Amino acid sequence: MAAEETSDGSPSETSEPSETSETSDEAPDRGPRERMVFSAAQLIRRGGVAATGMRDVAVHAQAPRGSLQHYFPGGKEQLVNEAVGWAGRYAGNRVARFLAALPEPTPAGLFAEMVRQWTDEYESTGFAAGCPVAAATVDCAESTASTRQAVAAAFTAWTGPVARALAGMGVPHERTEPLATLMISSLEGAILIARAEEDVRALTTVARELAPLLDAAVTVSRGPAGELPAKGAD
Amino acid sequence: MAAEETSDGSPSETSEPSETSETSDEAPDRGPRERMVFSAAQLIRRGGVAATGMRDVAVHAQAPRGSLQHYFPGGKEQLVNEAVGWAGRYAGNRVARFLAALPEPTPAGLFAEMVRQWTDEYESTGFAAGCPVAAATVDCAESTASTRQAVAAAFTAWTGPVARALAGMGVPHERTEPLATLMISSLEGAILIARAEEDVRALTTVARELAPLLDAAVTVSRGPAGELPAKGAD
DNA sequence: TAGCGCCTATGACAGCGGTCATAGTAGCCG
DNA sequence: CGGCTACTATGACCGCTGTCATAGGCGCTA
Repeated sequence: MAAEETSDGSPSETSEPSETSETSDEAPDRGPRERMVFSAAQLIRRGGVAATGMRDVAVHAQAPRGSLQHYFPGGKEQLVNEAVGWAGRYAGNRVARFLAALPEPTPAGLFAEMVRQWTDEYESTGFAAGCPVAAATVDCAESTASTRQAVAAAFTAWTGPVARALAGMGVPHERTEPLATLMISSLEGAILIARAEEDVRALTTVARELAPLLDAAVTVSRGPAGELPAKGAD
Repeated sequence: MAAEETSDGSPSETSEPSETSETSDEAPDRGPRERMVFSAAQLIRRGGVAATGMRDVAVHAQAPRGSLQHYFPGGKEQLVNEAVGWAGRYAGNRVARFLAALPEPTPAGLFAEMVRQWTDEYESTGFAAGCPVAAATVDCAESTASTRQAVAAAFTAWTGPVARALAGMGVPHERTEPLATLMISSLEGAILIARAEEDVRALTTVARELAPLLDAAVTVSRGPAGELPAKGAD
């Protein structure tokens, strides 16, 4: 359960196993190293960075404590940064899957899917966890420069796919990024409120209220198959 | 510098000095107790709850460390809860002042003012601090039930005035609360992104993108003086 | 002056958390 | 077999933090 392609265990840099855009799915137990990054993100999601101890991460990942030193010589800071990076990539990758799940891609539909991921979790497993990127921002933005940068990169890795998806739906280029920012901002804020209230009300509210604005941004009409006129082409 | 009207120093409950809706302004040095609550909020804003030590609060408030035990027998939990409560009341009270500052009250104008408070701070003093309520949510929502409730109350104390302001601008009653939630969600999320990027871009973006949707919600026309037709009256 | 509240002042303590140091195991190569 | 590398395993250290305990000052009433 922990062998074979652990060749990426170079404790040097944050060198991913080359293929970054793989199916970094729910619980990647590709090896103890990834398990620890994933566990760190999970624990940060719940109690924040400061409340997440290295020993806790090792226990949660069912990994030996000594391996933390081995795989993350940069200490907690490195581990947190990689957890944040993983979360950003994860969020970005999900966008494509959301699109695939939509019968007909619309901005409001995409946003509804993004929100639904959270309402589903909260209604099934409770309000214990939030967004790890938000947690890292709150806890480390001022104290740890490298983590602040990791968080910024995570937001970029999330906003990018959303903006490209909007472009693919016919949203004019100059509005894709602003709207993506608006979507993610609203979602993050609604997650906070939902956790505080232990109620998904805020999440469903932002999805409903933002829907018309998002769909109204589609100005380029699509063909019957959903394809867009190519840039510059007729 | 620490005498006279410290009659509110009852270390019992969270008994405010009767007049709650006073001008709880920037730095209320009404007494050492309020100073400590205010300082706690300030420090939580920066590094989160866990990174905020009791000793740090005392130093920041220029208050004796022993007073913490005296005024907050409930320990850190009580202090954090009161800081969150203060922040919620503060945010709620500012709404009225925003309205007064607007030449002609519109939903988008109110939101722009709410956002501007943050862009002003970030552009003048830097991106060191975020929202204390968000920080408390991230750090305590799962671990400390009382703080989670305090956070929920703070959001309510903030959403309420915003919703009432919207109602006063002609937004139909069934949309005031949803729109207030949307405004606060977007703002909170944009604060996170702004801190991460050390750029006010996200803040200005949500203000700009949300503006038409907010103003479009005004359905009841106002009279020339800005007054509304009374509920049920002609 | 004594007594008694409010508040202040410190020292101690117990626990925890990140990190270092050291040593042990497993597999592979020669 | 020796030696090397990758990984695991623990124990210890040091600093910090929330809290408790104890005691000191201060202002009032009697």
